[in-house]
Amino acid sequence: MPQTKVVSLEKLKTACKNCGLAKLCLPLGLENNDIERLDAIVQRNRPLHRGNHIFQTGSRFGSIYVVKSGTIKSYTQCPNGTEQVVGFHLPGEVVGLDGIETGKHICSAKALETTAVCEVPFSRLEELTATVPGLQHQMFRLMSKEISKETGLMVLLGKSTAEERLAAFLLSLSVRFHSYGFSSTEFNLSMSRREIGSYLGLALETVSRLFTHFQEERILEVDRKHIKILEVDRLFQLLSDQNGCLERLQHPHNTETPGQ
Amino acid sequence: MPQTKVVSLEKLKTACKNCGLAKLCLPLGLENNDIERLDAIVQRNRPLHRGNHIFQTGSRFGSIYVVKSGTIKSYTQCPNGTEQVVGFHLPGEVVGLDGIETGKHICSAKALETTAVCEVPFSRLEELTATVPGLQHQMFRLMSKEISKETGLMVLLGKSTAEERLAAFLLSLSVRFHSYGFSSTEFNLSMSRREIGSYLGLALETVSRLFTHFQEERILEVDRKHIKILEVDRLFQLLSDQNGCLERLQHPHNTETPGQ
DNA sequence: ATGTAAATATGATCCAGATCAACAGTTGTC
DNA sequence: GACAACTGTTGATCTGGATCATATTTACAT
Repeated sequence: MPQTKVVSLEKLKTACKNCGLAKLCLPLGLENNDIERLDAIVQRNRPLHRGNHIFQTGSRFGSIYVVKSGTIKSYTQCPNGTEQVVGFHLPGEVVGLDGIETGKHICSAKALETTAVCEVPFSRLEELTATVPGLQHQMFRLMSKEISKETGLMVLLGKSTAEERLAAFLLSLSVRFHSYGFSSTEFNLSMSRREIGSYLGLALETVSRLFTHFQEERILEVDRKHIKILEVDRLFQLLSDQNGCLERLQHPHNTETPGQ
Repeated sequence: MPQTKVVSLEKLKTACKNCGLAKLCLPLGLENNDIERLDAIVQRNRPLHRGNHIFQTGSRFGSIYVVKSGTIKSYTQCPNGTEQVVGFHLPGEVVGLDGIETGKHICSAKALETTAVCEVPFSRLEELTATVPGLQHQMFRLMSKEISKETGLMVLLGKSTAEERLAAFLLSLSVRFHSYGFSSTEFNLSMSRREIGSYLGLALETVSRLFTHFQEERILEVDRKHIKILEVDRLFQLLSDQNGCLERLQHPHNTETPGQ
């Protein structure tokens, strides 16, 4: 029976209403009917391989993308060759909202590992949001969340020490993996030390040393890309000492609110 | 004719279609008809005095606000008393988008000087955007711009030197004042050195020294809060040396694109 | 397998900018 | 108009993290 093959093929094409990410992607229950209309415009392309781009700086904006599995890195390339990472996007998270304003992307986005994304053509989405008020509200919330997230990162980059930055980063990953249904204490990093450093405004050597340091302190167990958080509390403590405000800012999406 | 008097009184209550900021606030021509519907829900309250809050961290989100004149500072308060500035909002710019997601504001916003804002109740705005597709698109653009702006700031905070940060800050102000119809080369700062420092992730002493330094270099003339830019090119140069990508990121709103 | 490039770890040194300190100019207040 | 409370300038010192340098491990291509 070709059953297996069919199932594995179908996995990629799960309708929104059966998608494990629906609660992240569509946090507030839309009518079944509406979900189906959204479903109809979503394009499910074949998975991206490590290094494949979804879009590049300056390219025409046409769609937004929801990560289904894997990791997307968004970054800008400076003329001198160095790159600046501006975001890591995990399953359930959206990429490409930056392009709406000007119609061109202001950064590039590429897969850090084998990654599946749903592509949502924006003009079709707009037609839909215009007629489905619940969906429009969802979009506003989504974009607001993105703004809040970046505000939190600004605070982190503005005043925190290297130690606080890495602690915040690890906690953020932990929370996000957890909400995707994975372990919050044990996971693999899909990004390099250099990429983490770029994102956090640190040198890769500093990131490497901090991992060693956290390991010596028995806060983490680190084996290259594999991370095991031994003491979440100590990580939180590192933040709250100076930056109580960060907890709130870093994970505003954590507190599910019974919608507006 | 009592023209003069009427005009000055009316200034505060100018209908959107006569507002000098319309091109910033409503960048793409809406139908006259639609503008009037928007106009009908806008609340024009009395001006705020220096120090007055529009909203505070944790307060219920109900409206977004457009600055008509003056300056709004948004910031977070850390438990240890220090504050972190997360944005300065000049005329034509919007404040409060952070609250949409959770229904509560994640930062506080206060006037740095006498400031007039238009209050737009969000639920009424949503009703309107649902029926006026052009306005919905405008809102998406607006929020996308906010995301892009913050991405640019992240890049700035992530890897730039103190000199580059202040140069970028001054250029950003210059561009924004210009688009509001003021001089792009001579203006008064409404924020203190400490607030600039907080925003840029620098100590206030560093900001002060940099102003002195730029003055010695004949790039600026500085007299306390009064700034005169003598050589814009040198400021741009400071950025483009290392961070060509910043120019693009810092002023994505600068390049007016012909619709959609 | 084997060579080559990329990613990590770790030590040694250096420096941009923070912090500490003292002072001067400004603003507000009673 | 005098006192207090900010705000800004400038100097001296200190330090967290960048940078430079090297070795080791891993990943990939042939």
